[in-house]
Amino acid sequence: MNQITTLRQATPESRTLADRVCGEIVTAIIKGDIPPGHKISEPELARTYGISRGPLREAIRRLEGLRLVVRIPHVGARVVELSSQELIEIYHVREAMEGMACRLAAQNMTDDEIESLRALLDEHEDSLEQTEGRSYFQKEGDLDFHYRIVQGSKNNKLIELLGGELYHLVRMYRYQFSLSSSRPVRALAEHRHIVDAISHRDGELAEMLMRRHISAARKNIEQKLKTKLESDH
Amino acid sequence: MNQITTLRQATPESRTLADRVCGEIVTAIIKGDIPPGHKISEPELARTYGISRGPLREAIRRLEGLRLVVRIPHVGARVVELSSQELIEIYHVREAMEGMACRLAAQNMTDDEIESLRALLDEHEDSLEQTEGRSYFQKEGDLDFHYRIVQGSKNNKLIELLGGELYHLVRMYRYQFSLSSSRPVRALAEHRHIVDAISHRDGELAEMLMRRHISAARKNIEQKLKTKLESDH
DNA sequence: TAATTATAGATTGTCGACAATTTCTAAGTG
DNA sequence: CACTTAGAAATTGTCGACAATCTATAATTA
Repeated sequence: MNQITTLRQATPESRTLADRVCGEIVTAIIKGDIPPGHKISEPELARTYGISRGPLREAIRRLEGLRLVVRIPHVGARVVELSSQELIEIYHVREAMEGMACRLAAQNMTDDEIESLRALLDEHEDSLEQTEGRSYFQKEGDLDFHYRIVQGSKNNKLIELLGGELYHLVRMYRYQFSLSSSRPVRALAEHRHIVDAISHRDGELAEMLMRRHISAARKNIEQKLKTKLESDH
Repeated sequence: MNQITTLRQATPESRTLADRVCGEIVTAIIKGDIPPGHKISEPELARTYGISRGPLREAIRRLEGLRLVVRIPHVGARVVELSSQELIEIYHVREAMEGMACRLAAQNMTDDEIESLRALLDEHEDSLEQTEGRSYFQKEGDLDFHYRIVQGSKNNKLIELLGGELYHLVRMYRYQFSLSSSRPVRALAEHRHIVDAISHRDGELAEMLMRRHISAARKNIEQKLKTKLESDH
């Protein structure tokens, strides 16, 4: 009775149409194939994905929960608009939550997990040297690091909240604003210090370093936005 | 064209069946009318609320997003199980997020809002004296205070995350574990210190006080759970 | 001409029926 | 007697059609 269940859960394509299509739409939105502010037409999307409107509407309800679309009754759903304002807000939330995740990770990560985290940073360093900054590290690798720490907190609520909806939005901003970390060398050094604190089981320091790390990234973006604003007029 | 729209949005009952029923089920789950772990039967609920399964399924998808039910494809949805473990996890998340909310509130709340917050605490003090602790304050009033600070942060992401799904769970635990704050006098004093820090626009102190406040509540619960565990065997 | 109202078209919301999958029950087999 | 297997019942997943609502266009009026 168990082999079958386990096997089927392992299959890549989700078990229901609604879930599968939901995933596809998430990717489409994050990558910008369905641009921000675009109207979600149920008949159109249903045709596109070859399903009926029933499951599609369930998928849209889920996208609403992920904050990727905004829905107005009897009017329809639209892809969320990105604003620099909201991006700053997200960084404040990340500073708080990932700071706490880091404190808990210092308590709860196993030695093996910490070792593996160091190995990840070594990979990042390699790819950084080889490509002089313009690497995978800037796109998704940075998020990999943060994701592992969140996992390491062993706090399911943190994992759900950050993994579930905040990271989708972060990825969306990265893709569409071309916001790669833009300070990759310094960021890598900060990552190393954070891992050091974790391996010393110093939760307080680990939290502080993570908060500074994210806070610095936020200020970097704020600076960029300001100069961009000045050059625009 | 506008009067009608505005008027209709103001009507209490939501515009669609799915939204209305979703709200009703949320309340039923939080108050325990549908107990934790209970199977969500689509045909049964559809009959109960007098709607068809289509809108009901959309409502369930939304409940899933609020983390009030867990759904397994082709098997069904169940009301989440409450565990003391998860309750502790939620308090860690609250400590981080409401700490940040408090820091931002010290920056962004208007003087009027701060004044109104003081008035709320006066009300709490009155109701505390009159009922010697066993008051509304313990149930929902405390959450009112926290909610206002979160609003005061003016950070929409924080407001969404805390108001959207964490507070539902917090209320659920309070109702079903009869977890009223159990240290109401001290809590009120702490609330006052927090407001003082906010009114002095001292974000750093405000954050620290809020974190201690929530951390103390968490430790209080951990203590209770421990003694309860000992007395149980 | 500008504003307003009617009307037509399109979209969203809701429903009932059918198909696919799981779960329960009971018979069969070692 | 435990275990497997086969079938029946119930539940979830999906679809197409109809109703309610909104939006855009055109006609009407001031």
